[in-house]
Amino acid sequence: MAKLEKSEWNGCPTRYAAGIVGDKWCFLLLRDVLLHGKRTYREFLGSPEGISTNILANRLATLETLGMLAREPDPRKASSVCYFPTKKARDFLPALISMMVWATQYDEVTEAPASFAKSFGEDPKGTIAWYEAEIDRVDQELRAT
Amino acid sequence: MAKLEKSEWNGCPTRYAAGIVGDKWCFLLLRDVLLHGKRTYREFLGSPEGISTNILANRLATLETLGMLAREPDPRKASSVCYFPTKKARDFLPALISMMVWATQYDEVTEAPASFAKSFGEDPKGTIAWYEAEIDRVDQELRAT
DNA sequence: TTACTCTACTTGCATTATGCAAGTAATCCG
DNA sequence: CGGATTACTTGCATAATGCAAGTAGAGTAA
Repeated sequence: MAKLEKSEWNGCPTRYAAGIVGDKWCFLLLRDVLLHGKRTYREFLGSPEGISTNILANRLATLETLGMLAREPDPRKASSVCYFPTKKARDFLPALISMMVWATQYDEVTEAPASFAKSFGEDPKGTIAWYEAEIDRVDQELRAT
Repeated sequence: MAKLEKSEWNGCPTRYAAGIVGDKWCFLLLRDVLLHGKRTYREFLGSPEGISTNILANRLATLETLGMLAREPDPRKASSVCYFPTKKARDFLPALISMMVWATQYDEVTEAPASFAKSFGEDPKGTIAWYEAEIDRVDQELRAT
């Protein structure tokens, strides 16, 4: 990914966003962690897009540096690691969902049901709250072990 | 940019979005055309991020192929070309603005005023309508020449 | 009409990032 | 104790990028 030179990449908010989301793999990892409940290296590796191991390690480190992911030992197994979404990542949910809504409109073979865009349009806060609750559920279940 | 293999990249809406927005330069070009009123090759080239000429040509062609930009001769000068945002691009505005809101929250040295996020939070549709009107103004002024 | 400029590109090449396969170190499980 | 699992790292071929230079066509001033 493009390196994030502070002097070059800060200032313009869109440029700031582009520095993070403007990378296919970071974007898809945020999807996995925010929408699909994935938390471990192995789960991320299993996504259908087929990220390779070196790129995955690189992007996880990047997202941790950016304060989007918190790397912690897996409570279930000391040899495993969990990557939890931070508040900064959670706060990205509305943008991510907005992009999903847009994509469902233009990707002819989308897997998402049409009702999804509708429910977000009618009650955006409620939709976001639902996803947040899912994230809480996954994280609390993991941490409570 | 990553090639967009139909068989691989369709189905999941987030993956679809990642195929377009998950490229720094496509993302920034969408910003320029949707938010900064830029329409010509030279204007895009002038953005502070410093895109190089070959990449710019490549991404403009990509975005045209994707149906995000419409390439037309410049009414003011036959030797010049305009790239207009399509409906598909305009419909991306809510997602783009959501990302700006998120970025203004986390980029400490953001240029955007705090009031921006507030006004979008209070009246998202109105904020989007304002940007749409700006796009209309730029395009109609250009085409009316 | 000629020469110069401006615009939108293309081309070549060195550098960087990516994808793939293989390897490794630290657990974990029976 | 020994094989499996997990989270990586390393090496290498290939692809994408950045930079500088070149080109074709229309516009402009002398």
